[in-house]
Amino acid sequence: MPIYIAIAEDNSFALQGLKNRLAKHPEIEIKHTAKNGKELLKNLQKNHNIDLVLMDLQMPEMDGIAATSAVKTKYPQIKVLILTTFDDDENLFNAILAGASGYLLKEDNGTEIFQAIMDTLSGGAAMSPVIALKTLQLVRQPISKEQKVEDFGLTQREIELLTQLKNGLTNEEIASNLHISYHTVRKHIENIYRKLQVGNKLKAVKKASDNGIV
Amino acid sequence: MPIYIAIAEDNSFALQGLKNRLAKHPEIEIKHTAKNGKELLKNLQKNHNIDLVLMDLQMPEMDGIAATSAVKTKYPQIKVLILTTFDDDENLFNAILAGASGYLLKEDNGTEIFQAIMDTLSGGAAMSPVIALKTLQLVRQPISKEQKVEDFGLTQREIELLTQLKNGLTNEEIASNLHISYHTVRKHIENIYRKLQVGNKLKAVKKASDNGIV
DNA sequence: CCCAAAATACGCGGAACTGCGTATTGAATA
DNA sequence: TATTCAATACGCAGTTCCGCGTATTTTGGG
Repeated sequence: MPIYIAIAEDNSFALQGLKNRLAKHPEIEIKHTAKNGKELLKNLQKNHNIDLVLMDLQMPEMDGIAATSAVKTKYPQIKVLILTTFDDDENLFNAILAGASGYLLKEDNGTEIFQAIMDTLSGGAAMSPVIALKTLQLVRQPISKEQKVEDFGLTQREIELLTQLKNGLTNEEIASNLHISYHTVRKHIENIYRKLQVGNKLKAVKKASDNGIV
Repeated sequence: MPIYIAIAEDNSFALQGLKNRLAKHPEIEIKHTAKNGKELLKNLQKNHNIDLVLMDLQMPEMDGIAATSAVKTKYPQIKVLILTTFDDDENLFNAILAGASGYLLKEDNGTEIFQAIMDTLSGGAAMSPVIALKTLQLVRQPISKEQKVEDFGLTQREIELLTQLKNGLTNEEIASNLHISYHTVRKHIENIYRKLQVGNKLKAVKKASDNGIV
């Protein structure tokens, strides 16, 4: 069975080098490439029958961290391998939080990259030894990350509603809990959806949770 | 230049297997072996001209965690590679804190173990893909004590479904992502509901989340 | 090789949710 | 005072979800 991958890399020279190294492994099939995160997402919209994305970190328009977040949210089954020259702690930490399954150095050779792809698709994670060491250090001394990125203009009542949603209560149950009508619950939820730019309860809870609101 | 290593492993069968696998690499020289942490420390007292220790976790008298701490305290220059079997999140975390430089699965072959030793001595860290994944999870969710209370007998596929659910994807979207029919998605979700004793997506995600499953 | 479990697939009827209107009341505030 | 906004309330049409059957194929152990 072929392995379908996508690549996001703004440097055409690096992209070509990557393609060349992967060319030795015929089971790898590059379905599409993109010059930035936005383009990658557009490509995935057309074809998300992709096993794994090789992702550069430094890209214009939308960088690798943001793109990784977006991919893992929309297509959680797709694995993301970060591929970068820089191995600074900040990026590493953010990439891990964004949901990357591995973190490779661009200097790694074709065999190592191929092995990393296989390891990742077998349900593991892959990282270059240098990265692995930094990851261990992260576990030993975690970077404390301040949150509350945005509150989306939610009111106290709406946050209260979100809290109820989080626990999986139905609209009926929430109405009963808060002593308001089913219709009012509905309206609150509509307002929440509009403010959070989502369209169902799961997405609302996830977004609120990601932003430290509930 | 030969590489001097020591081994701590209580199971003589596993120890012999390890020796056999390393025999293919003549630059590796096993200076001494021990059946537990105490014995290892005694050996090191006699001869600590050792580059690296291969350390089992489960040992009588003094286990691998305690031994790792002791070694790193007394001989900080000596690298420690943990040899672990499989499902052992608690120990993994403690071993990292104790100062281990890498984590291998006992089932890894000689080449992988040799590569791990070389990577470690080159100033990096080494870990099997399965371990790397668990380490990433540790970074994402540091030190949650009451983790994995119960797994409810969920299958890997069902956990994958839960991951998709968590992000608020509709059944239709999930079907598309996983390349299965809408009906199959429904059936998986029914099975998840039964196992988790819930009746809607939010409750399922919450329960799974509370139990460290997703 | 056989069995049990897991993964896959389909349909029906009813329940719950969602989008889009409309509307009233009270509190804050410009 | 006029206006804005939050909170409350209602209905309809359409979508999605849920519970309950049934059934076939694949897979992992014994």
